[in-house]
Amino acid sequence: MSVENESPRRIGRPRNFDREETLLAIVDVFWRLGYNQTSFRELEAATGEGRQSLVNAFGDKAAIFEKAIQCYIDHRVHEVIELLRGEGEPLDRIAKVLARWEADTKAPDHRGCLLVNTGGEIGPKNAAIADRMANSTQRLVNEFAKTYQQAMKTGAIATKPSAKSLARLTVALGDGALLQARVSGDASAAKQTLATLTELIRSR
Amino acid sequence: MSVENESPRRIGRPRNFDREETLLAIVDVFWRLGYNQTSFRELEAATGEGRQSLVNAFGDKAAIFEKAIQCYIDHRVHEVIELLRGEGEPLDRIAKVLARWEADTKAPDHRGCLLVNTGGEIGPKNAAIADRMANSTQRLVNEFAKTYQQAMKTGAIATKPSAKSLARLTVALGDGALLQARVSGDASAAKQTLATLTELIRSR
DNA sequence: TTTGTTTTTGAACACGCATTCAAAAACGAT
DNA sequence: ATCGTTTTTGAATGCGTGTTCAAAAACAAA
Repeated sequence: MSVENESPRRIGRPRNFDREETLLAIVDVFWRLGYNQTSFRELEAATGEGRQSLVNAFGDKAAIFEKAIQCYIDHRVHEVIELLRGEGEPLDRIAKVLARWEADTKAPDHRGCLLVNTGGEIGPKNAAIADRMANSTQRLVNEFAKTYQQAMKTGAIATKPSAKSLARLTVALGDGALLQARVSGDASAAKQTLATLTELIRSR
Repeated sequence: MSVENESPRRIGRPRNFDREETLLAIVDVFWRLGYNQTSFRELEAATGEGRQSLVNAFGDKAAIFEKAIQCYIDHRVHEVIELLRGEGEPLDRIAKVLARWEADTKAPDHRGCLLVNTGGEIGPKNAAIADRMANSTQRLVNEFAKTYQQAMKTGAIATKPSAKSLARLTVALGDGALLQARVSGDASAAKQTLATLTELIRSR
């Protein structure tokens, strides 16, 4: 593997903003407003950079959105996976994820989940986006399935609904809860919904 | 109550299209494309009417969308409620609803559920829309809760997760399944997800 | 027929948008 | 200092959009 980080001294005028930091600000805008309602005006305001700089750094609007989605996945989805692979009892790790989702439902600006929102808005229209989203849910389902499998081995839960089935159920339920939180903002309902899942799974 | 349907002979040039039928076509467009991606061009194409006629009959774009949402609710949500209030064992009636949702996930054009899609796209931006959606889910939850209550009385299911909790879980899961069906189009996954719910509830 | 009212038709309008261009600015290399 | 390259700045452009206008058409009433 060649040395890429040796000295990133590039030719020409240097960029006067941090790429990752700016991308996070962009993610935030799309998260709150959605794809269609987000214009370059808001991206400029949120990042503090001119539109040409954004285009130069990330591409046109569709490309910017793609990179924002990828950035979101790299942060949020990875976080969840790390929680599931962390320490403690399997069911406790799952509870941590549910607690995190529940925290997201309490966001003051009703942002919900960027992937959920995008799924409703874009749907299958943009194949590149749809693939990334399907891939993300797939990875989440697989990771949940592993964790449920571990819980079954310890005897914490029954083996009757298969681990994969429980995993799919969990992810779908998280999507639904985050969606409802976006539209209604009733965090308590979402909290109880997620709590019901653990109750339903644990008491068997 | 005064007679309103006596003779609807109104003055002026009569409309040459059926209001309800046209509205259903409009619903279909918003369902597939979403609010922002739907332009008057597509509405004209789908209805076969000029835009001025549509505006004259339903109002501007926002008003048209509101009426479309209401029309969707009047048809779809009412259908579900009627299924829950129908004949047969409580759990069988719920199974009928899940089967209907499952059928929606098999739609060839990945339309999913209009309310779910709209929730992701509009979110809390449009208060009128958000209220109608929150109201719909509320009504669905209440109706499911009643049905679960009946199932508890017959001893078909345990009483530990409360009827309302199960109802919330069911609706949220339906939302999640329909959302995933829209983006991925993997109907079998949605089918198994919904099947897992019944399995989880029934076997206790 | 004439009048009054409503719908239809077709176009025009104004606005926001993403995209694009051209010149200036900031850096390393020569 | 000059050149080559890249970013920044600011504006212009073209297109699609929702809205609106004005005349014609279709009907009931007088």
